[in-house]
Amino acid sequence: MAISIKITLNEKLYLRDPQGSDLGQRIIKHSILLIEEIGFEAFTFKKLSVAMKSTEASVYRYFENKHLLLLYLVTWYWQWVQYLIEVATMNMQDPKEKLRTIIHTLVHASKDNPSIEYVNESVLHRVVIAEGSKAYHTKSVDAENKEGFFLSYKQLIQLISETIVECQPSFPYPHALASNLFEMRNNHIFFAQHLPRLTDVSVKTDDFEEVEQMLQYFAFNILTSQPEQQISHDK
Amino acid sequence: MAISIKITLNEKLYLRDPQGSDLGQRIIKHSILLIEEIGFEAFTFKKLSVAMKSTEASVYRYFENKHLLLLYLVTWYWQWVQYLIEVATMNMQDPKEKLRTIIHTLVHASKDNPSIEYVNESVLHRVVIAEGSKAYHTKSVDAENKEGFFLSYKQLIQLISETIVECQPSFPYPHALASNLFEMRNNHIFFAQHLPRLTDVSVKTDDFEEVEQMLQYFAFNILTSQPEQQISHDK
Amino acid sequence: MAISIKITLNEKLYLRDPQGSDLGQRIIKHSILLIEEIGFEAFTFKKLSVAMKSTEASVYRYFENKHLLLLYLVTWYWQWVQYLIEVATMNMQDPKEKLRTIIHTLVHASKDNPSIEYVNESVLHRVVIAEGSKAYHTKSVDAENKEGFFLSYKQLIQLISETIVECQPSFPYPHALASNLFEMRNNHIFFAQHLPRLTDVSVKTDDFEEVEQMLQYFAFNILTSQPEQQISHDK
Amino acid sequence: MAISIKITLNEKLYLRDPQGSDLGQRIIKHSILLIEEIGFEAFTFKKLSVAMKSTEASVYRYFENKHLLLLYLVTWYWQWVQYLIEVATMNMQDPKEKLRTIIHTLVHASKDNPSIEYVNESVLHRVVIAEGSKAYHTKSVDAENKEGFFLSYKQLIQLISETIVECQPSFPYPHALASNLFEMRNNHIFFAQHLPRLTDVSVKTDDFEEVEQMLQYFAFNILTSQPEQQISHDK
DNA sequence: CATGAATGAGGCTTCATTCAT
DNA sequence: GATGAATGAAGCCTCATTCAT
Repeated sequence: MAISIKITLNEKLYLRDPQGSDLGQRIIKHSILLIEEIGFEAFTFKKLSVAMKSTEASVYRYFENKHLLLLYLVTWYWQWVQYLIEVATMNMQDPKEKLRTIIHTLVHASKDNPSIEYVNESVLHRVVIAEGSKAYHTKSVDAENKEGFFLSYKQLIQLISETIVECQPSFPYPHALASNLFEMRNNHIFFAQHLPRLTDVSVKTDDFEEVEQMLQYFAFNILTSQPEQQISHDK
Repeated sequence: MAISIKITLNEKLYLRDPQGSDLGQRIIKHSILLIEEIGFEAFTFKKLSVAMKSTEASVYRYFENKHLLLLYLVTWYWQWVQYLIEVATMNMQDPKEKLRTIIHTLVHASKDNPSIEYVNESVLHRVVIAEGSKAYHTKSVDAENKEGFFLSYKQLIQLISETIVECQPSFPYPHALASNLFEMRNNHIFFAQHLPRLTDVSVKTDDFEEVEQMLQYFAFNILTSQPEQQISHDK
Repeated sequence: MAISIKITLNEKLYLRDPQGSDLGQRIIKHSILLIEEIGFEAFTFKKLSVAMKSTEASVYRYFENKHLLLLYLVTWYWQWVQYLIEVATMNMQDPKEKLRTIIHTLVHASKDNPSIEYVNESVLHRVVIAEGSKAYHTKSVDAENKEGFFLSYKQLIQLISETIVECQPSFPYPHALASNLFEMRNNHIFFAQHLPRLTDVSVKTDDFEEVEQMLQYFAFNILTSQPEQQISHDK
Repeated sequence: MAISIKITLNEKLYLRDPQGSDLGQRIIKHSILLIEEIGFEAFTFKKLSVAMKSTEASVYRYFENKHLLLLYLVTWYWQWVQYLIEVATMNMQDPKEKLRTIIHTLVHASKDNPSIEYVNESVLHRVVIAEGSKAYHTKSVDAENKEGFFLSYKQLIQLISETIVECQPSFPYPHALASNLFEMRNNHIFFAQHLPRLTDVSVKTDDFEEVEQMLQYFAFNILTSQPEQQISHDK
């Protein structure tokens, strides 16, 4: 495709911009493939350098450690989903239609997308589903949050929550619903594939239709319901 | 407390039953404290053995590796929560009251509980919130699932989903709602503490009242809503 | 078989006589099987204790370490071969017939034998072929030799060399020929099975006929040859 | 000496060519010395790294494990002996003279040789005598044979056996005799030093004259003898 | 800038052994 | 005498990182 998008990421995530050199792009490309293949725990810069036929030292010129590389990939993903949502909802007026489109985009991000040569979006999608939460479930989350490493995620959630508010101005938990839609997507695709008794949907290879239906159901039913009187739980 | 509960766990999780010896109990006790303190990534058997004034070799007699130890702790937690729910809902007739109680118990599991000397339930609660999902987000999930390592989680979800069905027999996603309540509890306590812009609730030290309110809101509104006509998203 | 032979071994090889208790006999039995299965390098008392459903501590009551256990087994084998030879050559007058019988016995020791319940002689035969030389190729050989640990081997060689001398009183290397026959048997069975280009014979499962023929050829041709004039190699 | 020979070894024996760097050469040098000093069983990469004032990690860059390092040294030795034999027998016509020279070279390989700075051939000679057979007496022999790890030994034996055939075209066991000469050399030097009652020769420090005489005797008498009629042993 | 080489530190695991019952 | 439990030491190996070219 002729249109090339350039995703701009927090500069502190890397030591040298991997998008700016051939070697850097190969790091991104192969780290996605390798994390998908062996899992993040087993992933090391040594194995990456072998897989991409380079050296550990070269990788270290770009990323301080494997955790920041994962955070880079996940951030890239968050930005890219936000971009996909913005494009898909452009010029839409009806907030419900927008939300419906957002949910569709969230679930099907790996398809129908403008492509960057060195990022296999489909594999990255799977990496985020399997490993994404490890990017922030860490002792360093507060320090990294101060550095703004999670801005992209927050912006994505903010974007979704704004549409939620448009749908239902009185809804009290727009951010929580937004982040929950994102997390549910990850979890229930994962559950459907590995722990099916934790969900009610099933997925076939890259067919996440049932997951989308469920998210649509959850989102719209919680927004259109007549709120129950608040329950005060008395012990 | 005089009543002592004994939690029975899948025997393949360990090499020697840690509940059956003083040393084993110390492993459980100190691993909970140490994981909470330094995070699961930095946690090693070496550090654990120093913390509990024993040796790596001794720990290895009980657990094959740190991943299985985490799985043990998390499974212990799942069983314990199930026990708490069963006790709390005993003799309840009204399914809505049951579900309300379940959610309360889920969120406040760390308090009000029968206690086992060598398990600091409150700290374990925090460990599960911060590290719990790592117990199954791993390449070995399928193999471990075959061994029945996640049965406790599935049983807990099954228990909750049964009450959901009682509340609303036509609800199409009882397991997903159940697991989502559990995961939301973890995520939104974590978000409130570390990434507040991803949620709408806040928590003070061990005061998770707002989290509970939100979960009650989500659960009951999704169950009592008049289902929207199903949306078929056309691409 | 009704006749039971009791092999008497150097008492310093063990801490407690393994032939004198059920547990000791199981140590002998399972160590032979396990060394054959995984090789002496990978063999440990831990693995042995698991295989025989006992404990490391129990094994240590009988043998100081795995090297002495190997030496015990090999010594047992040497004694047993000597016994077989003595029985087979009993009352023979013709030294050539005796030597011929000795060689046959050496090669086919694993068959045709009086049996001890807890020693699988056929497997022990294979263990000696594969691992036997490790019993003396060690830094401790001199110390152990002083303790008389290799007396059985020396006696076996002495026995053979005496028949060699009877065949050819002027033969200058009877001990060397004797030990060489023993070592050749080991090596060429091993070579035939694993490195066939180092030998000219082949063996089928437990059919060592060609090996025996070769040893007969070597022994008798070297003994009956008209010695060449001694060659002095001038540098 | 001005002429430098470069020995080319199977590349799968090592991870990085030790002959190609100073560190690699030090690994070779010190591993020979250390194995000689403490024996192969007690030899570890840790001790080696201390002895050569480097680190374990550095050694691991060159060799996967100590077994492959031993195999490397032994292979190096086999190649070097082959080279010595080729040089020593160059332009010789008389096969008997060639065989005589081969045996002399075999036994006295450690002297009279072109030297490589980082290999103490005399010590390596002793290492091969004491530990050489451990290079192939292992459970992995078949796998390693497939990788061609023993080609050098086979070629050496092939070279010797060709001269044997030239001496006596009808001799039925040329490879066995060749490998036996090599193994006898090892064994009887070892026996003379440690278990003298297993042989008839004696050696003084690096004076292996009697061993050579014996090998010459064995080789030439077996080749020049009038073969006895084949004996069929009847059971 | 990229890479090949080197290394300090530490992780994971087993071994060999002892202790207490 | 046999065993279950515990452990100090060491083995093996990889990681993350730096250095020199």
